[in-house]
Amino acid sequence: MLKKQLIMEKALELFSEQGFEATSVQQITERCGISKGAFYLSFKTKDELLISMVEYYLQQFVTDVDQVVRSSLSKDIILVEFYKSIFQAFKNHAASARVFFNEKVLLTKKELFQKIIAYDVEMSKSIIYMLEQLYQDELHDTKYDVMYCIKGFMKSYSELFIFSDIPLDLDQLAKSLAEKTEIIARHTTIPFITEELVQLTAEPFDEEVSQESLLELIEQHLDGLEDSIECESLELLKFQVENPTYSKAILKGLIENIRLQPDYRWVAYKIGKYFNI
Amino acid sequence: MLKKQLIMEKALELFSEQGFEATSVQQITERCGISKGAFYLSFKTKDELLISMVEYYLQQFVTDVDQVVRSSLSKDIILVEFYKSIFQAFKNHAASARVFFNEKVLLTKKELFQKIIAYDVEMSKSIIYMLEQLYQDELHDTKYDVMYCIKGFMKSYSELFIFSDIPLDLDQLAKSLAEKTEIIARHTTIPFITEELVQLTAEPFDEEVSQESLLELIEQHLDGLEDSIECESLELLKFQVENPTYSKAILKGLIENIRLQPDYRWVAYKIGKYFNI
DNA sequence: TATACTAATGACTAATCGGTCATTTGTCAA
DNA sequence: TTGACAAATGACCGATTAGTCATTAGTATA
Repeated sequence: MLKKQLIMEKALELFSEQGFEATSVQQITERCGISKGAFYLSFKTKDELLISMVEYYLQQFVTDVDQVVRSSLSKDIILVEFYKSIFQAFKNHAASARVFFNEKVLLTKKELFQKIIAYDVEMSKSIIYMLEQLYQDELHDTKYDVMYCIKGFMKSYSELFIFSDIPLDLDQLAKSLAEKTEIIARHTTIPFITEELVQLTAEPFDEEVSQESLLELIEQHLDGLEDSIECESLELLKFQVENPTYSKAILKGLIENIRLQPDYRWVAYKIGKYFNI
Repeated sequence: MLKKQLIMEKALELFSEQGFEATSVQQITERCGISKGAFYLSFKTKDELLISMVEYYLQQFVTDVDQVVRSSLSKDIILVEFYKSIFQAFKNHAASARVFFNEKVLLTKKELFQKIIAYDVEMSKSIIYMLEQLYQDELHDTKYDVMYCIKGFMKSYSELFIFSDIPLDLDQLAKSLAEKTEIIARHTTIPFITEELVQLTAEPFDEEVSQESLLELIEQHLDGLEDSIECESLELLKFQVENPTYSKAILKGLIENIRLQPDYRWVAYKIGKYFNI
């Protein structure tokens, strides 16, 4: 699978420079130093490459966010850490951010549009979870508005990273946005985004993690795993998905084992969702 | 010039559906019911069409925003009216919003990238002007942060119009965002966006209105104008640009005459900027 | 060394692209 | 009706594209 990685990385560079449609398969293979035929051994079509890239890079982003949100950080620093990790990701992966947050083609291909919205829904859910932890019942009807504001802050301030490379103080930025979020959360009285509205926009894309699809995902990841703690953990989890017997503590432990492997954070994230952990 | 309009409209539909690169000139001419040759009578290249469209649609948006901001509405409703007009525009021109706020290709062509950033800078200036009117000296170091927040609200909430067609209560939305803006403006204590930072990101694109370029712009618009009050006003203004003698009141009046003509709002906007009105 | 297998190549194809231009059509005044 | 001019056409061109496949290179086993 190293070849796939190489192609995705070089393609990301080119898409970020020229856009998807304007980049030819030829250019990608040239930058990779491989032949055109070799490309089609890894991906059936150019579109399949794009889909794989969307999955790979957005999964990274979503798990990044979720990890901070679910961490056991104290309430007074969690917002700061949330923003810090978001903008750290924007800084480190400016290229993928440029492609996946601005490339319109993604939205014209139905299959991709659905995927991207689905990842956005996942991220929204993480943010809502964070707000619920932070403010308990203090926010009731303004919860979703605060979530929209947070996403707005992200969109607006991320331009600083995407369109220029001015050195910025991430700590200061995170503190500043955490304060703004706090202010909005504490003082907003006129809500606009209702739960119904969120469901209306998210519903078609908010897919439950089905047992079947999860088993398939696990199967895929088992293939690439050699005998190890991670492999054993994943196999145990597979049986647990089919027939749950272990306690939540054990399940969570097994999931954490998986999460240590960088390429397995997504399957860990999905299993966690399945068991409501 | 009717042909140009037709092509731009149909092209906008197609770009909004498929993206720029994925749309062929053939498709555009088919939808217009004209031949391929006829297309090239109106536009020298496909790129020139795109540039014209960017100018046309973004000029509309910028003048919309500026008109509200410079209106003599009372302070307590100006924010609400500002948001209302913004989202009214998003609602009415969802197609162009889809293209010009999401199409990445625009950003890969240097000439267009500069143009788009330049329009963004114009809009930022309008927002800053509004904030200065509203809060005078109460905001000093947080002015630019509030501006970034407003742009973030716009980006985040505009998705409701761009990606779905759920009927929404614009008044309620505008009130809700006006309150959020007010809250941010009143309570923010930790700024991040400094004046230097704004200048760093905007400077290369923040072009002064030069006498020369303004005269050229006026000349272009005079061509398409028949004998009328508007025509006379524009000619008088042309002489005033070369040799100012009238008072500000007269100049403003003449500019307002021009602004009544829909296609002349941009030249009115530019002349206003030139005379600092 | 011989065999069997996979991985990798790049010349090739059919299709489509943006753009051109010789030709036709339409519209005037004379 | 004629002739002069502009508007509009679409067949055509060279260039480029995504994708294919017969062939070769590399490697492991026997």
